[in-house]
Amino acid sequence: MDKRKRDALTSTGWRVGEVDEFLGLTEVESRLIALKLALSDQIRQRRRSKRLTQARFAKYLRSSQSRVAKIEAGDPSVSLDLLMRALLVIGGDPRSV
Amino acid sequence: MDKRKRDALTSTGWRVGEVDEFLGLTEVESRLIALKLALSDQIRQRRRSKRLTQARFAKYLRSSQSRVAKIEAGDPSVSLDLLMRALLVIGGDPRSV
DNA sequence: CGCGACTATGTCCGATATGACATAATGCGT
DNA sequence: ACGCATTATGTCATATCGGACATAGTCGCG
Repeated sequence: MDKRKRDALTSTGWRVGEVDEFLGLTEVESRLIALKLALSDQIRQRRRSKRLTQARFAKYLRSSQSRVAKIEAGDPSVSLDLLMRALLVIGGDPRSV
Repeated sequence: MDKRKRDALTSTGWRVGEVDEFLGLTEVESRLIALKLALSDQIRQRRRSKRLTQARFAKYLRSSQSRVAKIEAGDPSVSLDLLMRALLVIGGDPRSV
C-alpha cells in the first residue's frame, strides 16, 4: 500500500495491518457504481427486448416513467434497491450482473 | 394465472397477456428480502472469520456499531446499497450471493 | 457473582431516495 | 413541416434510510 493511502486510512482510525484485506472507500464506491451501471444496462435491454415503453414498465414497477428514465440513465438518485427491484420485476437474473 | 391475481393486477393497470412474464410484487419483494438476508449472512461470516468486532468493522464502513448490528440482523431499515457497500468493504464477492 | 468486551435494540433528526408532475427533447411516420 | 409517441430532465413534498447516541442484553472469565 502506498504511503498516501495508508496515511489517509490511519488518520481516520484504521490500523495498518488490518487494512490490507479491505477495500478503500473510493474503490468500493467505484465498484458500486459499476454494479449499478451494469444493472441499468441489463434493465434497459430487457425492457426493450420485451418491447415495453418506460411508462408501461413503470406500472409494473409501481413507479413512474421519469424514475424508469433515471434508472436507465444511471442517475445517482437511484438506489440499488430500486435497480434490483426493477431487474426482478422484469424477470432478470441478479447473478448475470 | 388464477383469477384472484389477475383481477388484482388488471385493476391496477396491468394488461393480461403482458403480465405473465413479470414477477408479481409480492414475489419480487420476497426475493429481494432473501437477497438481503443472504448478504447479511455473508457479511457476518466474513467479519467473524476476520475476527473483527462490529465496532471495528463499522470504522472501515464509516458507519456505527449499531448499524452493523442491524445489517447483520436483517433489519428492514438497512438498504441494499449499505449491504453491498459492506460486503465490498469486507472483501466479499457479490456474485457469491 | 462482578466486570469488561461485545452485540442488540430503540430513538432522534439530518440526509437521501421516492413517486408524481410538468415540461422539454427526440424520434418517426405521414 | 406537423402531430403523436416515447424518453429525458428538473423540481418538489413525502417517505425511507443514515449515523450517532443511549441503553439493554449476552457472553465469557476471574
